[in-house]
Amino acid sequence: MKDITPQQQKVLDCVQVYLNKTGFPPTRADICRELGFKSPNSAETHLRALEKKGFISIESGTSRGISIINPEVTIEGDEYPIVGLVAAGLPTLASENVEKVLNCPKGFFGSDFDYFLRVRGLSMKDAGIMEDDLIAVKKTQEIRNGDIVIARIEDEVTVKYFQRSAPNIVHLKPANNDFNDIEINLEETELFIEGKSVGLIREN
Amino acid sequence: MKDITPQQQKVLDCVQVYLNKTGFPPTRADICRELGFKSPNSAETHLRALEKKGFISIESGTSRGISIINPEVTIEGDEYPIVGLVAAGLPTLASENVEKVLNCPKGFFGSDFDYFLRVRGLSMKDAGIMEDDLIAVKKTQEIRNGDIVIARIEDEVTVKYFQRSAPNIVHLKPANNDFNDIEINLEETELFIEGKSVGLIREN
DNA sequence: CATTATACTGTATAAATATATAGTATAATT
DNA sequence: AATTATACTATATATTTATACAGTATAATG
Repeated sequence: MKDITPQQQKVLDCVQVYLNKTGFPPTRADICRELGFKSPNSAETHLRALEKKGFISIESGTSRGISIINPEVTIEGDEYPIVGLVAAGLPTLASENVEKVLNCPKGFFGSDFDYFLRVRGLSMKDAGIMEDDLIAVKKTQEIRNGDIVIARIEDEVTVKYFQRSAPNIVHLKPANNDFNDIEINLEETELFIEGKSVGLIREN
Repeated sequence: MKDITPQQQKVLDCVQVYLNKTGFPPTRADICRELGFKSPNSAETHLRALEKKGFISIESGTSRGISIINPEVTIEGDEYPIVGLVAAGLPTLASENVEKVLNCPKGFFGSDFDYFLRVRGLSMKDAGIMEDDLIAVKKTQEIRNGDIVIARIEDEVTVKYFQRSAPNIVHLKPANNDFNDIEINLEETELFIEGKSVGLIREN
């Protein structure tokens, strides 16, 4: 998948939002109205660029014939996607990463959550998180010391305990003596927090 | 919501299928093609009937402006009681032992189950079963070696790995080095197997 | 320095589409 | 017996819509 430009991202988001709002895709004119363009060709060229880059497909000669290739799975009611923990890159809700969806009542874990993450490895085994367990992930930046976070350090994604030791020192601690603490100096290394675990499911 | 006729159901299904397949709703002509109608007005009148009955909404003057109105998301789940693991006596479904009920879809753990058991103690911590976790218990006597069982030995109830070592010797093994194996000679000691764990839930 | 991608406005038009109108026919309801 | 809902065909048309063509401008790329 090639790089998307900021404007193209805006158009893609616009299509997604319009779809969520109305149930059908927008016309070129609709996109212009939403984004303030004055010529339908503005929407057209952006759509063609998005098509060329593989983000959408456009059915030729078909009104509103836009479909998003990897739509963000709209979390309607009780269906939650299960995504695999991929070695590099954040878990995304793009369909290629969605194993399946799990029907689960809202508020099952007390707080809301966004998706399930399938755990790889045993770095958190002393916290009772085993291989193949499903962690209920809430996308949030509100993290407290001791929370179990889904974090990306440069290109690696892990599940660990979060502990801020100093204003710009963060420790990511495994719950397994075979693994070492990760100390991160935020001035040197980029740390992105995807969210935190609010619950766990194990299917025997 | 008024009654839907078989033909209207067909049209409604057609819209849903078309949406799933293409990502956008069908035109009147598309519906005719799918269902074999020869006049666009056939689709039109069915759509208007569906709109009048509240199954869909139609945006006037808008191509493919059909959206299916989400009927109440029927919570397919069932209510399962959460029972506390009491020191003496089997967990019973008597109301005094039921902490609360949890709405959980049927077949959530692949197999059926009967109730949730709240875990006390850390005797199974190396199996990823922590204090306060909820074990989904299936009442059954069909136990295999390696299953996690809910067992009563005389008056004490525990959760342990099950292993039959000889025709009348059963070992109940904790998953924690701080605890010892329990060896039971079935000729001397009564062992009652309540059921086995088929899944686990942790509410953070 | 030419080329390509991005990012627009403005206009035009063939094709796609919703939708009205005119019928026919059957079954259910009042 | 009259009305209403269902279930269609057939034709027509105003409107919607995709999409091509003609420009302008800037930034990046080889």
